This record gives sequence, structure tokens and C-alpha cells, in this order.
Amino acid sequence: MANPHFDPNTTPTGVYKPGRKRDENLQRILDAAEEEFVQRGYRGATIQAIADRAGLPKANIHYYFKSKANLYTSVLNNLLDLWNTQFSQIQPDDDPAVALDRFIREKVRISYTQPRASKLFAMEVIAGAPYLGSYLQTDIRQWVNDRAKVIQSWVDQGLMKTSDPVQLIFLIWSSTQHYADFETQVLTIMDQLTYDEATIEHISSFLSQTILTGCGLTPPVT
Amino acid sequence: MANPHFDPNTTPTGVYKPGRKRDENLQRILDAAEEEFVQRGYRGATIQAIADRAGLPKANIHYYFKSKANLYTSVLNNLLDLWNTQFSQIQPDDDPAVALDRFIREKVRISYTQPRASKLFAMEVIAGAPYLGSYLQTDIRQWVNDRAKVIQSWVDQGLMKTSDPVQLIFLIWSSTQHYADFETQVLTIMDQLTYDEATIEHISSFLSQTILTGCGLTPPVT
DNA sequence: TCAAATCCTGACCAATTAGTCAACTATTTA
DNA sequence: TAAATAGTTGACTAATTGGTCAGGATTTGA
Repeated sequence: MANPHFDPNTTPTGVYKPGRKRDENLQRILDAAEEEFVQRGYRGATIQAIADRAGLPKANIHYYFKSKANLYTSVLNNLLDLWNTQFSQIQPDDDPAVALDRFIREKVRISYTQPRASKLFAMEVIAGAPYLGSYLQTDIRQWVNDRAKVIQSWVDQGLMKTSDPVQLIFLIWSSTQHYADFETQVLTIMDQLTYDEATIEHISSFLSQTILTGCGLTPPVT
Repeated sequence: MANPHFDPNTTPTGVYKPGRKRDENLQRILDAAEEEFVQRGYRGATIQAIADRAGLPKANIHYYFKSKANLYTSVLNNLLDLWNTQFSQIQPDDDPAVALDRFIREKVRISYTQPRASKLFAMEVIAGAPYLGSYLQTDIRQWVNDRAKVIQSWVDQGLMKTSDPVQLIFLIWSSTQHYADFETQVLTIMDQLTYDEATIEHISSFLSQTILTGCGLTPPVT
């Protein structure tokens, strides 16, 4: 069959038939594309470079993704999916010290295991979020507001102190994200080639200790 | 004279003669280039787009900068210069609460007045710092280590607590930088179009309050 | 087994890219 | 004023870009 352009989740006939090399190739391409987009930005990344990295001919990329924009949004959607399934919820009847400590540790761990996802998200937002704009206005805004309400309920119950739950989320967000996004700088300054388990534990404990104390909480013993 | 390529700080004959339209054009180009590099990345930015933004013909850009790489490094150097002249020193005999509060406020203010410089630096580091590598290993590493030593001396004097001065600098760095780099996201979530003086004051106070308390300090009254 | 479905890819194309250059104008200076 | 210097720019080039396409190879299922 001639090559009709199609959505990455459907086959040329529009009927999804799993298996074959499809899944494997899709993953290779998405993986290569993520790395190229992080290193070069959307416009700077080339299909040819993505193809080379994936070990496939360029035309094969266009067999799976109808355009560069389509490939990019697929990578971004992958990232947001991963992200939505990684973080525990926080609840008004949780112990704030335990819940915030767990959140900080989860976030640092993701910076360690999925640094490219963090970096790609950062690149996109810094560039003005041309492809993510609607997510920021709906999903992410909702995500922050929901958590801010829980934190406010803890404050109202007299369990912790903070003058602005939204800024507290930004503080946790930025300080943890930093270890992924500024990996190059952090590792250079810390004289290390890569993060290891001990470093991750050290960073998590430092951030948990400092931020929780800053909110009048006693960090849980771990 | 035919157009010899030359360093942005020398004229075609290699003898600097100030004045004329030179300085004005250089500034227009550097300004336009900074914006394009932030929005599109190094590889994604085009000389044509920079020329259009600066209101000059493309060939004129190449009259002032011999190559795209030369223009990019000029923009980066501009950024590092600005940055080196903006921050107060901190000293072992300073009051840590006052010094850290001032540092946090200076850093937030620069995120507000110079967001593009912060963003460009972030893009470069996220992409792996291909053009900044040596600065990270020398200047910036030194900058962090010097300040870490001062903080450690405060800890040793019993004036404050922190388990790791380097991580504390990262915490201040990341949480303040966040308001420049993630401007788009922060403004969306906070339901604002731009930062204003009141917001900057609110953010600075929140960060100072939380981080200083986290280090066992009492934030100075402002 | 064999036809349909899926997958693969070299060759091609129009548009865009960074960079060049020669010919020009404008300004300075002696 | 005239020669030297500085600044300007349209037209060009070779290389690269995202995307197309025809035709072939491989896999599947009835």
C-alpha cells in the first residue's frame, strides 16, 4: 500500500493491529526524538538526526509520524502521561510532614530516573509553551490548585504554616526539577559524573529537611 | 572596502573607532538575537529572523558578526557580564539573615527585570551547555564554592543551620530562577498577564520567609 | 498458499539555511 | 576636498531542511 499519513496509534487501514515491529519502532523513534528535541529544541532538531539516532532511514520516521509537529506532540503527550501516573495524591487528612516529604522524594526520584522528560518540559515552557499552552491553562493549573487547596486545609487545621500554598508548590517544584534540568551544572559543581543513589538520598533529605522546617514541620524520620 | 569578517569589538581595519551607528546596531542585533535564541534555541534561530527583528538586512548581521556561533557567544558573554556585576558579595561577618534575604530579593528582581538572560542560560544548560561548558567548570563553580564557604562559616559560628551549603545555594538559585524561566507557567497558574511590583514583593517575602526559617533563621523585618 | 495488510526505503522536490561577495553609499579626517 | 575608512545590501551559492512517493519486501491470517 502506498504510504498514507496516519496517526501513530492507528495502522494505514485505520484498524489497530498490535504487535510486529510497530511498537518497538515507535518506541525507538519517540526515544530518539525526545533526546534530539531536548538537545536542539523543536526547530533545531532534524528528522534526519532523529532517524540516525533511532537507526532507521528518514522516510521510515514519516511512515510512523505524518509530520515533525505530530512527532513532537506525541513526545509531549508521552511525557504528560508518564507524569500524571507518577505522583501520589495528597489528602486533607494526610499528615502534612509525611505527605510533603513523600512528594519531594518522588519528585527528586523522577528527576533522577526521567531527566529528559523534565528537560523537555522546561524547554517547551521557557520557549513560551507554543505547543503546551492549553495544558498549562487547564490540566496543570488544576493540578496546582487542587494541591494548593489541600495544603491550605492543613494550614487551617493548624498543622503547618505557609503564607501561600501556590508559592510553596512552586518552591517544591522548582527546587526538585532543578536537579534534572540543570543536571550539567549541578554535576559539574558537585564534581560528579552522574547521580547515584547516595546523592539522590542526600538531596532529598536536604530539601525535605529545609522546606518542611520552613513550613514549621518536623521532617519524618526515614 | 570589501567586507572582511571581524570580531564584534573591532572595525574592519582592526582599529577601534567609536561612535557612528556601530554601537546602536550592535545593541539592536544582540537584543534581537537574544530573543530569537530564547524562543527557538541556538540551532532553531535563524539569521534572517534576527535580522527582521532588528530591522536590518540579513547581510548586515554578517557585517557585524562573522558567524552565527560568533553572535551566539557574544550574546552569552553579554549575559555573563551582566550577571557578574549584579550580585552583592556575601561575607563571613555579615548577618546571615540579612545577607540571604538580600540575595534572594536580588535574585527575584533579576528574574523580573532580565527574564531573557535567565531563560537563555537555562536553555543552554538544559541542552548540555555545549557553548558554556568551560564557564561551568571554572567561573560558576568558583562562584558557588566561594559562597558555600561563607555559609559554612556562618554554620560554624552557630549563626544558622544547614546540612549542605552547596545544596542551599542550589535551592535559592532554583526557586528564584523559576520565576524567570517558567514565567509562562507561573503567570498562567497565578492568573496574571505580567509580574508587577506587588507580586515580586510577595514572592520575595515568601521565599525569604520559608528558606530562612528552614535554616533556623528569623527573616529580617522589611 | 496466497492475497491483504503492513512495513520499508532510495530517490526525489521545493523551500530554507548560513554564509559570501562585489558594488555601493556615508562619514571621517588630514 | 579627496582619500581612507566605515557601513550597507541585493544577489548569489552550496548544503540542508521537512516532506512525498512509487515500488518493493515482509508478515499475517484464512
